[in-house]
Amino acid sequence: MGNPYAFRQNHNNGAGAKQKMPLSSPIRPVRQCGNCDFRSLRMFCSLGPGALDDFESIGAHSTLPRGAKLFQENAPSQGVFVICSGQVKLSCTSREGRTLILKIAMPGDVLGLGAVISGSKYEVTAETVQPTEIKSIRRDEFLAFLKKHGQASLHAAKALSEEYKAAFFDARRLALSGSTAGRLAGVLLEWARTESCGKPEMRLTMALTHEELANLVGCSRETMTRMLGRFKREKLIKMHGVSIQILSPERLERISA
Amino acid sequence: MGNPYAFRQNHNNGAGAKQKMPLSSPIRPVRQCGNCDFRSLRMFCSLGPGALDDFESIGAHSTLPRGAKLFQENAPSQGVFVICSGQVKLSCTSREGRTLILKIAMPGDVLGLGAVISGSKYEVTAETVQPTEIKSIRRDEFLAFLKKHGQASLHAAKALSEEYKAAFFDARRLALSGSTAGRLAGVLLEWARTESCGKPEMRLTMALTHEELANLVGCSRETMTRMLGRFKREKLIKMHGVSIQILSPERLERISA
DNA sequence: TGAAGTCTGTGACGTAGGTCACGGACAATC
DNA sequence: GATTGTCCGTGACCTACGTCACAGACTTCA
Repeated sequence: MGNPYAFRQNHNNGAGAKQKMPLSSPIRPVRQCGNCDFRSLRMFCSLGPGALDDFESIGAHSTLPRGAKLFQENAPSQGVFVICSGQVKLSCTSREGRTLILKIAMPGDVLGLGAVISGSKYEVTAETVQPTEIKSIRRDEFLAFLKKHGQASLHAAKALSEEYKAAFFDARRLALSGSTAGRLAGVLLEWARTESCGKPEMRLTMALTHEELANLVGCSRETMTRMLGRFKREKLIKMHGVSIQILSPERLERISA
Repeated sequence: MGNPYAFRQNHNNGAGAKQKMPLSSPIRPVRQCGNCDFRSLRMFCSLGPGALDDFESIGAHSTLPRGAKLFQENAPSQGVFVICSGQVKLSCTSREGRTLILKIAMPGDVLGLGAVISGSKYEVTAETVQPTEIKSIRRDEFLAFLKKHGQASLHAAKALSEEYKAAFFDARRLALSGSTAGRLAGVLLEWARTESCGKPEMRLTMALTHEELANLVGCSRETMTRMLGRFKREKLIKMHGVSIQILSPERLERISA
């Protein structure tokens, strides 16, 4: 089969498209961490009042257009970024130009934590796939904040352990699920679960091209379109524009091995 | 090629061998964290004197024979384990019985950190591959220790971020290096580097069977023996018993993609 | 209105590596 | 010394999936 995981090099129909997209940046009220929807769910949003006030006071909110890069693989760590709304693609690239997308980060996720805490380089590239609001906090500010609020250190450790777990499950899926179909099924299910948290209707929206999906799952672009076609034919999923509805979680589960 | 990453199911010549090995448990003086060789290198070993004394006082040292399980995948987290000497294999298994070995943990490594901090289940199984000395610390003891010593929390976060990085690089290698040969080369190099830290002679000892190596790299047992044969024939490596000497790091590097 | 660029879809073809099936080398146990 | 279990080595065969090569649908921009 040639190379498994020999991801298609980004040639003519590769990335770079995003840069030319119409950069609509809807102006929305700047969010405060105190009234954020994700407060109860996520790490730093659920600090005590004192710490939260301090957390408010550091860093800066900004709204980024689609295709903006928060930071790049191998760049020295400048700071951490909290996603307030939107989606951010985390990817890394091999010397040969093969790309692996590790995850699509969602609101509440904290990016760059590992690199900042251990004072090393970013391991991944973070690029918005939608217009995205973020709070960015400089490294020194952030470390000072951690030092001041012992409780926050534990929060950081927890967030980090989540990040770790995600990477672990990626490795696991990549290695253990026997086929591409299995991995795709796994990714779809995981995604739908986090997106429609609890609700019975399994639906997910992803502004990803087949190529990006392929890099996420670990196959070539062509196999991805064939696989999606097959899933549609077999009534496992249904697609409406950018949103995918999962028709039979059970059968997908069985495939995902 | 059938299934890439469809790891051989553990059939007749699978695991389980270890259990019957002669369990020589050499009696050595119990180590104190204060005079441990790895003090300067690793996380918890490099605490300040006050915290270190406290760290001494919690947990228990013990010597385990080869093949002992420290904890198992999906078991609720009981505590963390610090490896004082020996090697511990971290693996996980799919429903179908395919096995992925994530890493061989070395002295100074802390196991179970993520599960304990986030209060979740262990994600992996930890099993000694050599007679191994460990310090085991109960969850409540450990969390109390962290609470008491703010500095230690940061240490924990750092250790966790190392763990995260390792998982990340695994996923990366699994996904990005085009061929099995590439992945094997990568694993060998990484291992040799950490083992012979700094020294020019690249040599590593691994008490792993071809099957275990295969599970570490992500291929079948047969491909692993063929690949090692090829590497030997091409004078990339040389094997003396359980120790492998790397003859040409440069060429391996080039292969590792 | 057209030209250029990106994304999806599909057929044809080649191959790395999985799987099966042995056979031989050791070690441990009886 | 026969038996059993584990590990390594190798040949034969097969298939999932990468790669190449096009073609049609949409968007964007001159």
